[in-house]
Amino acid sequence: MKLMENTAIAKFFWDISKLLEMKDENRFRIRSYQKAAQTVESYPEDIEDIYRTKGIKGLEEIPGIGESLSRKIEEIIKRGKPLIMKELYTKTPPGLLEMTDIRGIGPKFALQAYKNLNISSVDQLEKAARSGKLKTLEGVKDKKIGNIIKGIDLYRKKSSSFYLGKVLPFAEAIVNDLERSKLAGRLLICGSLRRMKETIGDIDILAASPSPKKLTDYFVNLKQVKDVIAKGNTKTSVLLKNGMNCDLRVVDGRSFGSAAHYFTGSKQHNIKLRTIAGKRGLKLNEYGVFSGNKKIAGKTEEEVFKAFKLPYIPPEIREDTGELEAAAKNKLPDLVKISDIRGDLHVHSNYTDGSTTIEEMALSAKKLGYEYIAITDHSASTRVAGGLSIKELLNQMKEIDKINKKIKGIRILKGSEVDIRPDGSLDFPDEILKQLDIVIISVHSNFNMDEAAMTKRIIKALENKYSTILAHPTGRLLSSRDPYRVDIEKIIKAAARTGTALELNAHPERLDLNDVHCKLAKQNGVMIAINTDSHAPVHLEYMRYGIGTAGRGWIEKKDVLNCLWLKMLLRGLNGRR
DNA sequence: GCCGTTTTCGGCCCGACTGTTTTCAGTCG
Repeated sequence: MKLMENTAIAKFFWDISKLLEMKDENRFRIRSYQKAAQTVESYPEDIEDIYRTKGIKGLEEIPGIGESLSRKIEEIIKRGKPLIMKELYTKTPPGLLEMTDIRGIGPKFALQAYKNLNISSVDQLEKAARSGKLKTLEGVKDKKIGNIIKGIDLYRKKSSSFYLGKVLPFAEAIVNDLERSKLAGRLLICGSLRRMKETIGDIDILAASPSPKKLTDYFVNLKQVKDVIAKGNTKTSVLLKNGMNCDLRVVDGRSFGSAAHYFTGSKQHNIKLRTIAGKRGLKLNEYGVFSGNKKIAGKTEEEVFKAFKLPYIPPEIREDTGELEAAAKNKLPDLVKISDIRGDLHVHSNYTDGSTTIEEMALSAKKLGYEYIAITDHSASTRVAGGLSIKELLNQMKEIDKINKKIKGIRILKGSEVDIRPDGSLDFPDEILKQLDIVIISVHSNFNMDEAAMTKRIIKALENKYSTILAHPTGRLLSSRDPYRVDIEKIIKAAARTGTALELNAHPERLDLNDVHCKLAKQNGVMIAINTDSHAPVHLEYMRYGIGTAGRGWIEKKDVLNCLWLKMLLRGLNGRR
């Protein structure tokens, strides 16, 4: 039974870093905690597992985690929290940490408000701001108070449902609007969006423009903009009507590459590369790579990497999780591209809960250049989706034969999304399953089983020799449902052992497997199927979110089931049975 | 607090913007 998730351990480190900042501690000690928090948060393996199997020594192998932080992780796992927290909280109540979640308020201000006015919660802060009491603090005047009130407003409304699939189209619309102004030579979405992270904090847009002032004026007057937070010569920050922040950075075209690199991040990646720069007597910033006062690179990102004798590193993997080391050894993965995808293996029709006919879905897939598509409607037990009976499934198979004869240029594979029953058996008997090309297995009921039971249930289903792909392996929905409790490492190992593929469901609400699990699956030699789970033709375009997530998981073309040509795919599927 | 092609001490990425100041600390990314 898992007690402490990586994110929970990371939260302690974030909190400690803020509390140390209030104490005016050595800023490098503070940064150590921040770095550790970031590392732990995105670490591909379970930190608690590492501790349980390899102990303190195992923890110390994690970059940025030394002896002291390893001990603290041990305390967190053993006692629920690190001892240092107790000591830190004697001087600063927990409410101060919450206050620092408000934009523009950091540890220093929170502490000042607490020491002078005994403010230790967001509510008290708001009262003091509105009553004018805050003005008695040194260095606080009307403007600052206005900003604090705005920040609290935003904090209260803060929606956490900013997901890649929602934000990317929205950001692209802003870029289109900026393009129409004809004031920018080049425009590029950067930040976590460009790195295709599943959740997005804010939108970062980079522009090259000969008239920065005109462009920023145009930007702050866009219809999507609600409020201007900061507006300078090169950097403008606004609050959008949807509650997100959007930053526009304008540079000279000659610095576009280095600015794109800087603005894309991740922060940890940038820090690492800048450290490497320092060691080589170079300096890297958003304006270029400099040797003394001489600029030696900056026009393109390729040029920037080349200045460090490195190949181009794709944005998706710029997370300081080994990409710079891999690049130095010329061992970067050749990430899967959308043009590598030969077909979509998880598609619904109006036989169950899809919106349209098999033929229409197939023709839409053909337009995308696919060679095949698998129709995988639900099985009988998934009643909410109008699951098919055996008889209905057999009828559907006959219709697919007919359509395959009728339309050319795309092959429709016969499939089913077969429910995994609570006992791990499948919803259709083997003599039916063996007539299908693709058997997708998935959990749609009894989400609340304990971890051991759920893991056993899924592994049993993986062991059925007709199972092709385990769909959305953790069942999470980004805006509404946590993953069910399952030991994903055991699932991955079982998939490797049985030769079953795991799905990376590209639906924007799912992205399941996630990036970290993809990387783990690859390390275990498991094939990934990147599918859209389309219920309408337009959903087929969700593929790009799956490709982005796969890229973050270092997935290559050779790791992806539906990058295989039809002939090879069918040969592989039959080989398993 | 971490780390080592500067290796057990002495470094630790770099810059923009704000609000308040007259030179800068705090915050952010």
